[in-house]
Amino acid sequence: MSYTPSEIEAKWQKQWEEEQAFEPSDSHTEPKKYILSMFPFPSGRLHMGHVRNYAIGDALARYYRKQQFNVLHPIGWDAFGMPAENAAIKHGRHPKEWTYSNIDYMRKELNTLGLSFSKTREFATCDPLYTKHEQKFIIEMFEKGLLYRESTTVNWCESCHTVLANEQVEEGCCWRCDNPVQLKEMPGYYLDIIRYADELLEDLAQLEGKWPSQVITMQRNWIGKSQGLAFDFELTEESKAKLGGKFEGYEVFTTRPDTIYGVTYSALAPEHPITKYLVEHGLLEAEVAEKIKSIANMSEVERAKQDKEGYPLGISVIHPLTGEEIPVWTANFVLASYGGGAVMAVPAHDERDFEFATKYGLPIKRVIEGGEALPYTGNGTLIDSGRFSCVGNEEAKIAITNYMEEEGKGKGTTNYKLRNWGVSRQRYWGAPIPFVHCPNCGLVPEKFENLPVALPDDVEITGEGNPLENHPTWKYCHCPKCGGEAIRETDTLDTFVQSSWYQFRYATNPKKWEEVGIDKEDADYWLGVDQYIGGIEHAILHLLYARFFTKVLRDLGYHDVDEPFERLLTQGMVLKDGAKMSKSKGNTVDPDALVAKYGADTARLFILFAAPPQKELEWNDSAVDGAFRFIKKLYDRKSKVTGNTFPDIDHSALGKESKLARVKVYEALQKSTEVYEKSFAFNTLIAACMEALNALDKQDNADVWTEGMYIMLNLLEPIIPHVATELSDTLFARENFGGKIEVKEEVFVQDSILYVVMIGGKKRTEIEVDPSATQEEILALAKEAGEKWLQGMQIVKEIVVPNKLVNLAVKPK
RNA sequence: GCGGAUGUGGUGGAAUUGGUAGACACGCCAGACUUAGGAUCUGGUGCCUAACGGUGUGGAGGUUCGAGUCCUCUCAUCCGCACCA
Repeated sequence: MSYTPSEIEAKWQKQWEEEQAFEPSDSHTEPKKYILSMFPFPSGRLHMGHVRNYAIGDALARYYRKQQFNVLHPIGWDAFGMPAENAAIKHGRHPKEWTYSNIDYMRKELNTLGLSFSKTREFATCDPLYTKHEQKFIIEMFEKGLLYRESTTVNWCESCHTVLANEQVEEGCCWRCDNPVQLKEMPGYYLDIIRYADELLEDLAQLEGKWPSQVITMQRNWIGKSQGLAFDFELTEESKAKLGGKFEGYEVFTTRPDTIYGVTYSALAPEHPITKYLVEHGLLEAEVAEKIKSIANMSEVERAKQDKEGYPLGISVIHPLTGEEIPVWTANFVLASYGGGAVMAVPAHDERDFEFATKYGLPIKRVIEGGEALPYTGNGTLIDSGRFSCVGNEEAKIAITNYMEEEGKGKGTTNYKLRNWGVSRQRYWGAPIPFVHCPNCGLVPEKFENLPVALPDDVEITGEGNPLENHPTWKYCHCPKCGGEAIRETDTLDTFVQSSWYQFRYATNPKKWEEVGIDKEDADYWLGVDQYIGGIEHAILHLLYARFFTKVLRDLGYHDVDEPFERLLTQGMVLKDGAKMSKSKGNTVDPDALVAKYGADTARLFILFAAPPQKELEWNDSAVDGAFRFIKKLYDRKSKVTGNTFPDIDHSALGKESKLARVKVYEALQKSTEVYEKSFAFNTLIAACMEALNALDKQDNADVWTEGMYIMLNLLEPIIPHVATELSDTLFARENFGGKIEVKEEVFVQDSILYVVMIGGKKRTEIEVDPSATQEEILALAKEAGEKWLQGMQIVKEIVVPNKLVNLAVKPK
């Protein structure tokens, strides 16, 4: 009977469903593996990137299940977000209906791939039950001061009508729709991720070697820790008077306290309160005030593209060490969001300060020796730096910081590039932020017993404004504290909040889902995730947020886990014609069509064979044919199997070809452990199985065939589960799936060993040597075989690499 | 500019970690069978050469008996961050 994937796959998928074959055990005593592929957004259809992601995860889950581990391999839906609202705007479908019907469709698609997911732990993040617990966490974070509301300058995407977190701005544009982001002053909710910055940074060390170094580096840079000195510049009396006595001075931050004697001016961001005061009170020339306003309206990205630009503010500060008067400017390169929006400028030793000083003719004072030209940013000895002259600058950094601290003039400070996470979104399809604005009590969290604060179903989504804000009744409520009339918060949570704790939700036994968000005992047993698999695009966003949430929830007492994802594999993209598959480019391959034509096993085999998982995968239709051919061949060879169990073979009695076939089979077996547990180079394991099958084909010993198939089906089951299970079931009643198969070392013992003979570093010939031959005997054979190349030569060195080669180093006589 | 990677046949990719470069697969070439097919099977296939042989892992050096692998320099491509004081 020929290979018919549709029948075989339907049969086993049905059986797995009936047997509930992939549910983890509730027992917490067995060794466990938690294998997690990033959950999908229910966009409507599966794409090849999904297939790759889940094929990798499923292979690992099935492998460990076969090794008798208690395996958690769950799936769910990252279900809130803009696309659902866009569907509502475009096609008039309700986001909820759109989302859940997409989930139904995609679940079927996943089923046809034969993925071994737990069915009982599936959920969508838009399920009210999930929202309920998430809102509780949010309130607890508020109570700990980790969540706060503040009005500040935010990134605003006009096309999505919502605020974006810093991490969601890519090159000044919205991560989702790619429209330029504007700056806007508005209130929002923030999570104090900076409080965890140090731990997030330090714990990256634990992930070294287990996460791709690239991701670790990206996170490190994103957190951007730097140490330096913060000190106050005091305004001159005259300047204080000019500012109406509202300001005494301002704080600046520097990582180069060693250059403090080189300060020749100071610069403020256009948004700095002092700059603002001067502009608003007409203390600057009208023209200058206009220029400053126009800079303030530009995004950081726009500003970065401009030339350095600035204006003197007509005020001065006093140098804390020299007492000199320092002029104060405003400049477009000073960022409001970092270091307080004010800097000391040392043009001699900072490129930006130098460029600015040169443009505006400001003085430049060298205080560090070294280099010929200015600016000089390297190390050297201090000069013209008062009592610190003649000190090396690294030493001076510490000395000056200490001195400033002793004098009460400043303090050593740590700064981060990381900004607090803005989590409020002015959209409908998200988890409502569970707070109430009460005219008497202020911002009040909803009572736990009233959670979830659910979304209203009757909503009009037009794309204009915030649908919850515009809803006729939903926001009117009573204050949970005083009972008076109040207004419900209409912002919803960033969808990244949901994906920050879903790994704990899966781990929690579904029987407890109503009652608790995370069960501590379950969480501590299952987490961290032993292997997490997903795209590199989440290197910062999701992976940083999830790490942060893990630490916060730990500190709220929900579990004892420090890091959510023990090991991370970032899969490469699936390309066609050298470009990422996308509808707009018209270069997509539809997984459904692929499965319909070849079956799921072929799809999975090809995708794991075509490239190592970390690399980009170039789609190739005819290579898919090749994968299909291999499965057909494997299926066809079931007729070669005569026994129904692991055979006993007398290796020495076998012919040469049969011996070689066994070597190939056992090499594949050896390789499998390393591949499944360490390297994930499935392509090499599949190649080894192909070699083994080719070698088996060259011989005809029925026992060797039986043994070969017994082992190969075991190795391939995680990759091509349907056909492997079908064959294993028919041939061996699935006995060969029972556990690890032992490697028989005797197979690798050879009758004779092939040595390569190299002369002068070049391969010249080969010799067959008896395994018991001594080094002298091997050398003698090699010299005899290589005689032709040794003529007129003198051997200067003889090297024998056991079981491999002989190298005779020569020189002319 | 800073940081991280990657460079191997016509293509995707191997190489037990310093030991026969190109496994496996795709493609291509030749042949077999034939119910003529986008099926199956057999053989070949890095490059130069009629052959002997030479040469070959982006490039140039170096270490070594031996280098795709280690060291130095260099080029190219991709990705991330980007005025962070």
